[in-house]
Amino acid sequence: MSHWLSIVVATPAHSAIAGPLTYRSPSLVAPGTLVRVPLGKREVLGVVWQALPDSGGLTESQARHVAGTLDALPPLSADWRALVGFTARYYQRSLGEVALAALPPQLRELTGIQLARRLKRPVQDTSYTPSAPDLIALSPDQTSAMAGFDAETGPRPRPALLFGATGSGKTEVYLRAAAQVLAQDPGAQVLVMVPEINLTPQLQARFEARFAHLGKERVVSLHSGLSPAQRLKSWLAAHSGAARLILGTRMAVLASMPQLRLIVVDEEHDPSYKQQEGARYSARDLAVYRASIQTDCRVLLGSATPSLESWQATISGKYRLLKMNERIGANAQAGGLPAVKRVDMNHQPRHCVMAPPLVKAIEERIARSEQSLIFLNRRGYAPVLACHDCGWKSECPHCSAYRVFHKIDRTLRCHHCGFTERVPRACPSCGNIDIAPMGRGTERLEEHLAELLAGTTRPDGSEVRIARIDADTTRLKGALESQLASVHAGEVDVLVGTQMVAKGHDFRHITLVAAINPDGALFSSDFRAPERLFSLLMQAAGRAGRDARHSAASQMWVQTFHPQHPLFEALKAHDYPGFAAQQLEERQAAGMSPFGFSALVRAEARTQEVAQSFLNAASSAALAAQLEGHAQVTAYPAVPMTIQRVANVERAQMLVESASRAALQRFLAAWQPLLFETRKQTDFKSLIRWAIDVDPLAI
DNA sequence: AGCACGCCGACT
DNA sequence: GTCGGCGTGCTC
Repeated sequence: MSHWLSIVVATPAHSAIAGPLTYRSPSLVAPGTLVRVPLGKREVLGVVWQALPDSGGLTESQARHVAGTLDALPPLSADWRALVGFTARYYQRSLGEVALAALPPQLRELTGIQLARRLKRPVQDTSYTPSAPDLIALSPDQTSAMAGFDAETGPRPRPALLFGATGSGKTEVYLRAAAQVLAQDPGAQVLVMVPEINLTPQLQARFEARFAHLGKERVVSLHSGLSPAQRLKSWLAAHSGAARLILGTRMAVLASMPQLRLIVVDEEHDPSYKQQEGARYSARDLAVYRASIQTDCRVLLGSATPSLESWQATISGKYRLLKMNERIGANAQAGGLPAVKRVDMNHQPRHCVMAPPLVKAIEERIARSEQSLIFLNRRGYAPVLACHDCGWKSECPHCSAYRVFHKIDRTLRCHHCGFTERVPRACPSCGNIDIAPMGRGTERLEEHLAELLAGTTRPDGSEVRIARIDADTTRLKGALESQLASVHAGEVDVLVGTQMVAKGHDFRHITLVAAINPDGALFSSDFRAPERLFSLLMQAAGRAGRDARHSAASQMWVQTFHPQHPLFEALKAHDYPGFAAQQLEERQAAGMSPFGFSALVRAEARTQEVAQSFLNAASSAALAAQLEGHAQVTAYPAVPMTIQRVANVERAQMLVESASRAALQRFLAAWQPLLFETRKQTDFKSLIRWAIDVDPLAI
């Protein structure tokens, strides 16, 4: 007599075996148990989803036997399975794909015995004793935020959004909230999520120090930068409950944390919370969902510039708003935020990169031994190299994009496919020697600044020191840390960088931040571009004058051809609520998120024609089939993606919209099998792949 | 997704 | 004569 089990394995959503598979087992195995099962010629890791009453139509010979059970590991909880189930359903992926992606990769290679050996670790005392940092007085803002966070009790606490400027001390509120939860319940676990870029060893050290009293190895981190062994170790600690505080990036939201009582999502607006491949989930949204299904679990989102989705939720009452107004230790004016100065580029010398008044302001800082940060969101020397004679431009032969000129090694590099070549001596098309860079990136800006400031000296008479930080200068491991350290040590007067430096780094001696060319985002076709720009500029401004001694004199400069633009008006007033109100009004009028819901279906093929016609055919099929929810759903014709071709693959996408999230969900679920069927038609044999992106960040 | 099987070009 | 290219098909 054998038992029938429904088991999920890592099969993609668009395969014939997307659903759970049926296996036989001599004994009954609890749902959530990890097992090894034969699949074709190999043996793979699977998760028991449920026990089945019968074979479900499969004959004895069709269903194979479970090969082994990893029973040294406690089964994954029903809550975890519910979370995985929701994620798979909502983001239109297979259960197995989501479930297996949420497990540490090394688990797939371990046998039951190896695992059992690893799990033989002594469990330490978890009793809690408050440590010194908890006794430090909070600011009035922090106190009221904490009180607000505690105010909501009851079985279904709403998510809270902690809204406070850079430097207002949000992190201390997270720490207190975490400490409180951990103190109340000796088994409780807390998940603190940060954007990719913010998860630094320093941050981890800060959390470890604060929670050192919990005992060693009670604070673990979970992110893609860990070695496979470290990741397994952290995951096992979270799963067993030994880890009390889990600090991680978006992947951590799907980790097994049976005693999870609080999830903190720092910088909740950050785009890196949206996974950009595989199951394209939003870790922030899943955090909110997870807390809603997990017993007695709360969520604390935090940001200086919340996502419009979260902000709208505080207006509708779905989330609670906790406000922090002042920067700690700041001067009274403008809450200690730097003064925003807009430079009208219409009134500056033509084609100038840096307005003379800005250069003058930088020189003044140098004279006072203060630092300046110049921010340009484009790396490389020049975005394009062009021939003035024949009009040749440095296009990538494999992508529909220009290759960027990197002067340092005299290369043309495609930022999409990585294709790199040495810069030709003459125009490859007409032989003209006179090929020139067009536009500018950080590399050229650094060079330009060196020329502009050539005559300027520091108070001690030495030369001005200019440094650049971007993806190119920080490629090597540890390079970012050492470059930041040199800025902190005051070895740099002017720092040039991309958004990399605008985020998360605390520069005490910077009193001037300048955005050189932010106008692009004002008129972008991407409806989220203004939101991102505002957030980025606010964050960049937050870099300036965090040191109370300087904050009165700190300035944020914005060079623009549209100084009257409402976005800059709001920035000048440090008025996020005003900016949000204006954006939300536009979004509402256009039926866009958070007032409408969307999904993208992307297709890749050798030719644009195949990619598009596949999507259009699938859309026609959906219309013909009168799919569930279709009456409330609009599917637009397929269009080429913004960057149409990457690495010789043509890409197209189709936008699907609805005012109802539920209708969109029903439609997508019903559409998935049709897309799969359409794919089988002979016309679309050459299609490389297709995928659905629910709640896409960019359209 | 893996991993087979399967049928056509440059090599020991 | 084989090694290996990746096209097509299957996996409870």
